Amino acid sequence: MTTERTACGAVRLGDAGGRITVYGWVDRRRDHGGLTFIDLRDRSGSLQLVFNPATAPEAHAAAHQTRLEYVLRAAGVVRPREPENVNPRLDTGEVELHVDACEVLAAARTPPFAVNEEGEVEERLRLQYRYLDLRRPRLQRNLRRRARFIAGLRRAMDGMGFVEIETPMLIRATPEGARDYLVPSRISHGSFYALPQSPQLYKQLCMVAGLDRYYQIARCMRDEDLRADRQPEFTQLDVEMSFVEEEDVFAALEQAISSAWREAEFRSGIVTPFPRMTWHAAMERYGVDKPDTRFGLELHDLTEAVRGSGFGVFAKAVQAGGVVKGIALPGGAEMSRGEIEGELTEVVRALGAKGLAYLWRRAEGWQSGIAKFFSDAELEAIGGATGAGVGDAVLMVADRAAVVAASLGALRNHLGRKRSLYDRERIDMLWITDFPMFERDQQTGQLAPLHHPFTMLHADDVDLLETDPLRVRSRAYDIVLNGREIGSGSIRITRPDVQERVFQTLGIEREEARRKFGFLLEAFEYGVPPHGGFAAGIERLLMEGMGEENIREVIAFPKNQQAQEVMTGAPAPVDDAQLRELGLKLLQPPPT
RNA sequence: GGCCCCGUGGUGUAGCCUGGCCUAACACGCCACCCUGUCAAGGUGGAGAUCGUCGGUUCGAAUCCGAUCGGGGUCGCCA
Repeated sequence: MTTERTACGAVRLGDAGGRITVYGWVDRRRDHGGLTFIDLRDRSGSLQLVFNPATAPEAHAAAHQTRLEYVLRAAGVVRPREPENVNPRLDTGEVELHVDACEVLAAARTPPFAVNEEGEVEERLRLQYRYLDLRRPRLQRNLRRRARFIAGLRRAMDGMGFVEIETPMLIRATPEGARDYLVPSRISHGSFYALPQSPQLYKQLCMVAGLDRYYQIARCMRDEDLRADRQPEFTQLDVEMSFVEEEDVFAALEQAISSAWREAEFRSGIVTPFPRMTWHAAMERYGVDKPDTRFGLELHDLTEAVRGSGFGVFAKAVQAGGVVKGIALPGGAEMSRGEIEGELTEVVRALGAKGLAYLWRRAEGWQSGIAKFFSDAELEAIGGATGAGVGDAVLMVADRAAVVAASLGALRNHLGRKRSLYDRERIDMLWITDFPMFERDQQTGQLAPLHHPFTMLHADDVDLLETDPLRVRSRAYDIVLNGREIGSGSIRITRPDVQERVFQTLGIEREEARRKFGFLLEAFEYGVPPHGGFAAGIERLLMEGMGEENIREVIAFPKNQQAQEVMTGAPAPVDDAQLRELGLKLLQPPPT
């Protein structure tokens, strides 16, 4: 039966006179009592069907019974439309199908929201009836482009000689990193598998195995709270390469992403190579390690300019070893006091700043409640450092360096978005390099790896390991796209002595390291090639490529903010019998 | 766990700040009838919401207050 099927959206003037059969859903219906029109929709588009009671009474009667979203089979002859009836907005607008045989293959209840329109619908409803939401044009388009993008990635990786390898989904729990999703073992009661947060260890073992160039379109699971760009399960382009340095990894990723980007016909062009920026420069200039470089509004250091100022808040912060930074907001002199002290101050407070200081630079001079605390020379220095001109405002935060960076960085992003300071179509990819190897954990005060403990150190910094570990730079790198972290990678440690010293710096005992990562360390004793790699979050690339602001728009069956899949109702309680078989007992009965 | 926003027929919104004219409005959808060139078809008529839930204030609550539930965003978290 389907051998004679013609795609609705593919019918053209050249098909006129021919007899075809189409299958699809009723997208719209225009019933004139006599003559009836149905726009029939399938994956390829839609086609106008004409039902004439005079020439095909049976088909017309069937059409009269149909409602939106009914599934039909319709056969008839393609006719050109009269010139005055051509619909230029439709790909198939020059033709129509005069139906003489029509069969209703499935009736449909009135859908809970309009399938044939793009309008906003409450998120919960969309997820509950995801199969209907997926029928709508936006997600149809997004999922097809997702498939093309991933196909493009595979084509590119294959073309560069990478081997696609599937790594296990049931793996050993890893002590560090994100919270694991656990799977109880039926055969070994009391033991658990974890679902992979990433195939990290396996891909490094693939390098030991001599596979040389590994990649995978890898599913990853992390049991952490959700965000607009974060789902508990997501997909990565996971890559690992032997005998390489940073530039080799960069080139491979640039090639894969840019060619897939073109194949999927994502917005704007991507320029390769992607620009590079050190972590230090990103923090200094933008306050964040994932700068949105589509607009200026950079942070400027004012610590020296205000060191001796009469403004107590600044002076005290500097005395305590803190810093003062500011951004010049073009046109900011027009902003009201309420706007700055309300909305903008909220933004910096949320990131830990105690307040937001500001100065308007107007034709009459520097103004605001705090202007009187600064000398003319100091005001001049502030203007010089920030580049603020007449009509601008300078927005400043004084605090510990980390708080200043985070709060002004957030303020910068807020202003960029709110005041539309950038071209929405623009695509800014960049590499962030030279990350610090370690950071101080805020809660425990312990040193922790910023990337992971197998990240190679910068050769120049090895000797700082024991003396000043926080200054040690690693050979880790990120890709940032329009202010969003797309993925990260590193050149790995393959020398046992260096790995040993990193573990020691982290306070991981030899015995503990053996227990946690023994298989990897042992593998490295059998001839490990120097290697490095990368993992790129595919959904985040898709979001930017399609101009979507939420990750759910590029995933077929996403979860809500409570990590529930509301259509099927996962997660859900299980039978006692199922628990018993796994050797499990709940501390509390599940809520009913 | 903290903070912010949202919740009104099937869908999307208005009304809420400033309580009473709300017997809750509009568009789409739905149902019936009319209609042979529409394509967001048109016309006529109709059904459908006690305003998320509970409690309070008040003569009177969609509207004010409190609690709670649900959804979204965000900070923490995400090696």
